[in-house]
Amino acid sequence: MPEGHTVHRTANQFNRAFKGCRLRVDSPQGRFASGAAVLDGKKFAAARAIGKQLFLRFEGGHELRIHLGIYGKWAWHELQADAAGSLTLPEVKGEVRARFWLEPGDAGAGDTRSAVLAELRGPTICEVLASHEVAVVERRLGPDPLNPDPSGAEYSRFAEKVGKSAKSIALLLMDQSVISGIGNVYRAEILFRAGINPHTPGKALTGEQVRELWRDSVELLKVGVREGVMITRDEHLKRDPGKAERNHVYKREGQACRNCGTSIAIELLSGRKLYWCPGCQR
DNA sequence: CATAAATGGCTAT
DNA sequence: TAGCCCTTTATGG
Repeated sequence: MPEGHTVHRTANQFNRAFKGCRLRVDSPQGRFASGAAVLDGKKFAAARAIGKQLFLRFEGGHELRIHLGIYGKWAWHELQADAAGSLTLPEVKGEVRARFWLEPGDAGAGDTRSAVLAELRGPTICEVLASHEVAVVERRLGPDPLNPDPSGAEYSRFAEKVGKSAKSIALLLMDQSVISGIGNVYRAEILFRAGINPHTPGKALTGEQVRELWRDSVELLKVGVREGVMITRDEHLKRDPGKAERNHVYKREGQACRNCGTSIAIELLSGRKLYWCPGCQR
């Protein structure tokens, strides 16, 4: 489920499975055939995530940019080599835009990493860029709470943009140039946890509130990376309680708030569903 | 079966 | 603000 935590998990998986190896790349669906031809057989240098975007760097300055959009998904398969050392790839099911895997032996002698294949379906973006093109994309992305921020500079960038804006904080949290990696679920849940009315203009928030929104984004996204699902209730942060119990307000419209009993509200904001509790978020 | 909805984001009006 | 793209999954008849 693609908010920022998913993409960071994928970056970690790519680094664990493939970093420094010569990758095989193809496009069963055909829609990434030209990109696959460029990357196939090249050495994979490293993966990194910025918000919802994944960047896979290859030798020769090629960088693959992937954005899952709403529907995009990764699937990972274990691969078995036969006695002769050759691989049988799994049968392609559905629309597979791209696949990535290692040839046996390419991970290097003594390497114990299991052979895996990564399958990509339904991304909004899957394109090979040169590094100057990557820089253009990077420039318009806001700070990502999951990336290290030892100096606090990333937080300051966030606070400054929010503090100057007359737009509602609900819109600002979904704006990837303000903060990278928050989507519709985390937006609703983070605002609930902070007890902030989603319609409050950014500039009307106190410094304390802005700091809390950032701090909580860092905390919740980290839980998401660790658990692989978006859990936002304190009593369940350590273990996934199952879909129906994960969140405070997301997809709970008309139900009683777990905290105050008020009926959870839903409204359309810029074409996306906004969930919140009018009792707790005043 | 068919249809709607989904954790996004771009572009045109 | 509306339309469009991408694909799978859940729901309803």
